[in-house]
Amino acid sequence: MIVDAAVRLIEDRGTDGFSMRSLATELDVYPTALYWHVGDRSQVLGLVERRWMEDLEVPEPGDDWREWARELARRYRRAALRHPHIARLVTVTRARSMETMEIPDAIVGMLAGLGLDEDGILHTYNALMGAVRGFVVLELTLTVDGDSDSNASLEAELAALDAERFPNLVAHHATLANRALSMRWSDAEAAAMDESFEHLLTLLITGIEAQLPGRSRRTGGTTRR
Amino acid sequence: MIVDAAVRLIEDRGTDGFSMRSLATELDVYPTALYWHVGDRSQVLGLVERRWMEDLEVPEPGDDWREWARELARRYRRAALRHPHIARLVTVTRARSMETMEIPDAIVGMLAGLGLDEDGILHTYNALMGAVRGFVVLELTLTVDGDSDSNASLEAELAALDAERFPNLVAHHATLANRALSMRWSDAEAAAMDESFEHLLTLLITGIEAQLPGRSRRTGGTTRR
DNA sequence: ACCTGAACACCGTTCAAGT
DNA sequence: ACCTGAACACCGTTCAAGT
Repeated sequence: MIVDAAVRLIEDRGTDGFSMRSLATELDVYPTALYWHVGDRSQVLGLVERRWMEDLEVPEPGDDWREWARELARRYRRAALRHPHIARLVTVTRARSMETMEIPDAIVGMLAGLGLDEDGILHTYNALMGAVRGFVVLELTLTVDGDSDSNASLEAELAALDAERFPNLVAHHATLANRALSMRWSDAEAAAMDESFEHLLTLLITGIEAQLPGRSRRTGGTTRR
Repeated sequence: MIVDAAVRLIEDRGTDGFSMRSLATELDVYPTALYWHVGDRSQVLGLVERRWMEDLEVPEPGDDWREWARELARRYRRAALRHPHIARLVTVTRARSMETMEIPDAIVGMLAGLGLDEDGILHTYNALMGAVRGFVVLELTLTVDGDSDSNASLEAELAALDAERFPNLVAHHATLANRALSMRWSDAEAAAMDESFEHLLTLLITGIEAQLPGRSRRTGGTTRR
């Protein structure tokens, strides 16, 4: 129940609202009592991470790896959007997470099943994980830093951009405003990021397909540079 | 020179070593004096971000957009690896960055030049930014959280993974150990991430090529779901 | 075994006061 | 104009002491 309280605290009061002291207050106990039960702050976050990851079930393997990978990525993103503060705190403050290795294992299995060699498995795994988790964590910066007055000024600054220095941003202002990364100030257009995420998945999957063995044109891919 | 001191502090003593108070101490001044000169903490980080971004020059537009995009992404990553603590602090704690819009502008211009429609520009921009910046920020978690004893235990845990629960991670242990995201404990194999990053760029560029107008097979791309 | 209570070494920020 | 100095409301963590 201590981890329940931590989860509640982070979601309700945000990253800054969570501390060992506020958690203790929530539980009507002295801060130091927490150290006896769960150890220090990073261990509490470890428990929160596990709790959060329980939301996420690996999809049943189907006949199409593309649809399986898309569905896994969507589930990951949905779990993150359900608990944005937790997702962000856990993704950026902890590299460790040995308990939640089911997903990496499933992805590696899928990539090996495609017939990739060892280097292909490694680099495709890293590219997928980095791109998908990275996209989501950047997407969440808005939800999390929702500081309303600085957001309002961002809208104004974007509208007032110098057409000489930033010709392309000005030309496509209507397309980008409130929808492009680092140009958003409210989640009114949140649906746009759904589509951008789907687009990222399309790019990655198309790219992987082109690398699969048994293709006519063998592109150099990972060995280039 | 106040921003120089901040940059030095973050790089030398890490994210936790930087504070308004430690910065003041470094400058032999009372913490409150900083508030007169540069405002609060987030404004200091804004100055640090600008300083960091000055490292990064947009490459000259060439005849090949693929090579241009690759080179820009490489320069971004190199700048981040040069100042890992700064890159991380700035990327994850600030959505705002209206001063450093040259790069977004250049990317949007490039995408428009490819003949993409407005939706294509938006979603490809988001996919590229999210994937590239996200990959790099996840890659940096190791450099930054370099807590050596927890890293050592990660190596042991990975070696001791249960072959029943994680058959694929065990089968490909030699490939993944210390080289795959969230399975690294030292930067001894840092070169592996170079290759993974190049691979990600290959996947993204291949994917974009397949979406370009004037292709035989028009894939539904962004509208699928 | 489990919690209190005091203590240490920190934070960011505001604001009156000095020069 | 520029800085000091005190103050407020916080942190994470350790450790002796209580029951």
